[in-house]
Amino acid sequence: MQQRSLNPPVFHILLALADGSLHGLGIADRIDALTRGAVDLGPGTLYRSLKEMAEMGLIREAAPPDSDADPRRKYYAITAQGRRAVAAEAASLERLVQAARDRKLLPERA
Amino acid sequence: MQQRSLNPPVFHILLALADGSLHGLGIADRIDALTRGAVDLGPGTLYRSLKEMAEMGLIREAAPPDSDADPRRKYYAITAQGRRAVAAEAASLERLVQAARDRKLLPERA
DNA sequence: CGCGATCTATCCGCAATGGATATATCTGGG
DNA sequence: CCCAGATATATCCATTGCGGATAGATCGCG
Repeated sequence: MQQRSLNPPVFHILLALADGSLHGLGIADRIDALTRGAVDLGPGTLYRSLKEMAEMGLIREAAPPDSDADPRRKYYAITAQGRRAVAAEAASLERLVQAARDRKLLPERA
Repeated sequence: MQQRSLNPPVFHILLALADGSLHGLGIADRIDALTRGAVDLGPGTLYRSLKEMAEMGLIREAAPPDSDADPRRKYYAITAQGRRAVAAEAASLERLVQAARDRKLLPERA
């Protein structure tokens, strides 16, 4: 259906990287924390997504935050394009939420 | 990843039915209109989803709105359970939107 | 120095999506 | 009145996407 231009894993990864650069498993942990365990990214989806997202220009490899960081870790940063993509996706989700609210499916905003 | 308990097609169908009963293709048209063409439900997903949703109790078959309606059409109505499910899903999406807003990816609410 | 933990990466199986197709029925034009 | 195209439901199949299993390398700690 490709109802959203961004696949769910890609969206969550971009959201996790919006706070700052992270390495692969750090991203997975951040997503787990942000969603309180509701979203659990397996390693297959994680690394495949990172690779594709880098090729698409949504993220780029970044320098480690500390000079003495674990050299196995590969850090990624969100790009301007990635930021635009996740913003557009969030706006699209917001329209859905608004549609639900219009139909009395959610409490009114405070 | 099943980060959402409701599959995207199911969510959109429930949202479309929140306004009132519709038949299969009417649902597809309503979704197309609500999302401005961004979501295009193919017949495969549409009728399979309707069948499964009826079995799950999210929707039920309903009487046609007019007595002289096209007898080929099968109308569906959302159930109380379906209403709860779509509401929970919308609330989950809203948390994602809020996370994006917290990260300055969306304009502040008015 | 060895052993479990961490980290990246790839492969494989399964589920989900949606287009193609089939069948039946309605509607409008000649 | 009949035919053609549109509408509607339904199923089948190919493709895609996701996530677990597994592999291989390196780290940190006892």
